[in-house]
Amino acid sequence: MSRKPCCVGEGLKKGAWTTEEDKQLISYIHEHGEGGWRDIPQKAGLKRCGKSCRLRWTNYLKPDVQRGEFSSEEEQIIIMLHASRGNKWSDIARHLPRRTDNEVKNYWNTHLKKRLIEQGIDPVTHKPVLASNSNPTVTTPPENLPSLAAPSSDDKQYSRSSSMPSLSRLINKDGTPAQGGSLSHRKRFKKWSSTSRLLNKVAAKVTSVKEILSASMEGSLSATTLPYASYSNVFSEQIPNGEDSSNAFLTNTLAEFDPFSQSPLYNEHEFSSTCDLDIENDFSHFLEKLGRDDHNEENDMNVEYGHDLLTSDVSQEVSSTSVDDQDSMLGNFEGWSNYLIDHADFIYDTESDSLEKQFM
DNA sequence: AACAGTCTCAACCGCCTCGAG
DNA sequence: TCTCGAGGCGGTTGAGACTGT
Repeated sequence: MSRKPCCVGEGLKKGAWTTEEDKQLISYIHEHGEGGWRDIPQKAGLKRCGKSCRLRWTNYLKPDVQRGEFSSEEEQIIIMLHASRGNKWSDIARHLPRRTDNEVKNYWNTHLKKRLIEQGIDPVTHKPVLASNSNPTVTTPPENLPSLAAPSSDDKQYSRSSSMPSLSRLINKDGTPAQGGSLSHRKRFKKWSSTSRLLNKVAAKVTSVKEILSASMEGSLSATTLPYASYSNVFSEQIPNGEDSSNAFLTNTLAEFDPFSQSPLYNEHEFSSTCDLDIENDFSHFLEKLGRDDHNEENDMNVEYGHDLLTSDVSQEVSSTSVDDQDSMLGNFEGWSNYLIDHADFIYDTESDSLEKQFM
């Protein structure tokens, strides 16, 4: 039982790996396979610790590791999963084939986090920062602000990588837009501004339901298992005055919560009499409608992605979710907000005017 | 051209979990 | 049951690349 420590030893090299070191490591692993990292440096003739070898292999040298630009679909998955799971990078990376946790983490920190901040979204809570501010005057965008929409392909000129330009590169020191405040900037800001007001409403609804669920946690409900894709048991436990009043309460509460129930896009779908909130179907239905109403190939693809995500992974998560896990479950709703953010232009062009009227 | 400021991401650090002994 | 090391994980760092002046 006397194992020697992995990373102690004199003369161990640190820092960037050379091509020669990479070749040595690849050659050794091809011949002997992965595992036994403690002994690999010595056997492969490397002056590195085993941990460093493992990291180099798993993150960069492994044949099935995909490097380079993240697709918009990958970005959406990262944002949605981060909303529900936080900084669980390995967990998030498992949903992105060929991506490593380190790469996802770096991409979040250098690109997605900044983008959310620039769009007025708290990257920790995934809620619009403006949500608590009900003063309507703040929704009027100043003319000299830069675009807050997701970067277009033209924006790539501002960065050496594929990321969106940073705020510092978009705003001059005097506060004027570095790119000249063109009409397109103002149009894009208007799109975002409209969508952000809608998102503020969504965030407020999420907060409301969170408070209700928190209240339901008190007492005997804490051990209750939440039935698959339905909140009805949680709420009905709180309502002792018979089924009718319970249903009325649920109807009012969930209709108040559900941000899409009154949308024109939503009218084909109705809640059941027990007012189940079907996490799997309600939002995916919404996405399907969006996709159907727009023939843009990219949007169709994105909608399909969102649908897959919700119908597979999230539904499994919900089906095994207890009331104690309400936070992670509600994170999925917050993820919906982020999905809307990523489709700000699209949603504005199709339905946000009518949606906005429903909530303002 | 030179310098300073900013950004990116590969790599490291330290803690945690799990399983073998 | 306890100890210890391997591997996993998330946070942080710093060298190099890039941009602005």
